Amino acid sequence: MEYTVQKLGKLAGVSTRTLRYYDEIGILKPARINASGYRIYGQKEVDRLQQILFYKELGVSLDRIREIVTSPSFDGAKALREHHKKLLEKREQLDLLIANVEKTIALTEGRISMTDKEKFEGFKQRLLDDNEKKYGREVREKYGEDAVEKSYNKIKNMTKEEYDELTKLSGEMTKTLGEAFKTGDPAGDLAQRAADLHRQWLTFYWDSYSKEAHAGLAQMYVDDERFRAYYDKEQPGTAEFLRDAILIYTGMNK
Amino acid sequence: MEYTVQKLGKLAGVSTRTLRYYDEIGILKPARINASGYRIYGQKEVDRLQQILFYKELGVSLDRIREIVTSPSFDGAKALREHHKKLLEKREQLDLLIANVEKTIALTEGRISMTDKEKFEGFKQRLLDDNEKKYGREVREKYGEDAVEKSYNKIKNMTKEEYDELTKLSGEMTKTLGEAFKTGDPAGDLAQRAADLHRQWLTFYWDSYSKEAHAGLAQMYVDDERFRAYYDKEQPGTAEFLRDAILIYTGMNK
DNA sequence: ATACACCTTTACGTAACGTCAATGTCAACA
DNA sequence: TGTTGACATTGACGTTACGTAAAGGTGTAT
Repeated sequence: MEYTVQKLGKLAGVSTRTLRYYDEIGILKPARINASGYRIYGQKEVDRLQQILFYKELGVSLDRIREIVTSPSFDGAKALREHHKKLLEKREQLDLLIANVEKTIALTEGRISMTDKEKFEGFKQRLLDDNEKKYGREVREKYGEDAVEKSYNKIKNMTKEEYDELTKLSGEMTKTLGEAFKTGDPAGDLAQRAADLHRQWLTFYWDSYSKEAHAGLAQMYVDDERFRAYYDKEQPGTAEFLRDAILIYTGMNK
Repeated sequence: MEYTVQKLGKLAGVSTRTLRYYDEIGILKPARINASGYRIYGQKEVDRLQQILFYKELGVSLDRIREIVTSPSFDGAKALREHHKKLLEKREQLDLLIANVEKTIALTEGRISMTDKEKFEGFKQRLLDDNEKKYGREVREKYGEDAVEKSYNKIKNMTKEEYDELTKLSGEMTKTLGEAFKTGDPAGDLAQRAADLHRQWLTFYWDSYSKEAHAGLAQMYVDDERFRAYYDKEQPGTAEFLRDAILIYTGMNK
């Protein structure tokens, strides 16, 4: 089957301008140009347009789409399976948003109360997405899919009060750690207090606490530049100091 | 609770630029400006931003959003119920798209075959939306929610072959009707043939056919300017002529 | 006193098309 | 056969919803 711009446009539900634009930027070139200069599209182009629209639906930029579909290693079948997964994720987010609207309706009816933070549940996907872009993949690969998933969900579902407490805890921990670092003694009172605050903070993210995991995380803070950079920002050496304090706190220091 | 641009931005997951822009175009003005010119947002603004983001999620332009939320008759609670409905619709469309991806995967595995038309199932929402914008609401109000819903679904699920046949049928009908009109006789052979083609065309959209409904639709063609304009486009009076032919065809003309 | 993270306005940049304008092509009808 | 009307073409400028500097004021902690 062969299509002109208009025919293909109607088939796929896009404008002729869009098809010309896609030609212009090189993501969908017609199979051939006929004698009068008309764009003629064939089977391969139909399938490619379908792929392009899938990516668009997922919010991928045309620039990225070009990189993807023009790549010689592009595997259409594999891409489809990824689309499928992403769409399921999108549906989950939509469900969250729907739940939020229902909650807000209940709010206006005075049945429940809702914090400001809760009011924006479900819109945050983009923020999480960005995080995901930066670190998500690596962290997932390194520390396991499940843990990341769970901690994201936990953050998403926190109330404002919980969130405030978490922020406060985090602040206290950082402050105590900074002071403890100056004493130079990871076994001292201040350092052990910091380690305890760290444990409290951790339990916000983790379902179950274990000394082993806590100590493992502490070691990670030293091994992973990102985390180390964060803790060493004010005073270099803080990451190692925290690790030592936690190893003592958990009794894993032998 | 009071918020500066950054605080509110973090809360809602939008940039500070976005908040300034919303101020600039007048869809979300701060509650007050403090002594140093800082934007300070309060409770009302938080709720309004939530509404704005709901509308944005549904793809409404900021221009429309302004019209909506600044309208003195704006009813937040009612808007929320509409959001809820729209989001459910969006989920349905997403499900359609997911089904399509699954189908396409099966296609690449050679398990089934798929027409070009089917390949774009689920992307068409926008087209349907546009139609909806133009006529949807009025038609729904006049001729019942269910019928419209069903005919949309039928179109969405048609195969290419069915669609082609439908288009062909529609063309034949128009042509025959045009010729019949020139004879001036709604009881004549040509006119009755046009009425029969019209019935065939109708059964593509309707689950069950009845003479009464057919005759009723014919009358509607005359009463509703939109339909009349369509049929009268080439030759004024065609809508009435078609109605008469159908009344005779169905035997409802006495 | 200086750093630093906030805030401000002004202004130009960008993505993905929409929307003319000016012109060429092709099948159908008078 | 000429004309009409629906198609196609290439510019080229407009639009939406911000992103991204630039240049500068504010607040508070060290």
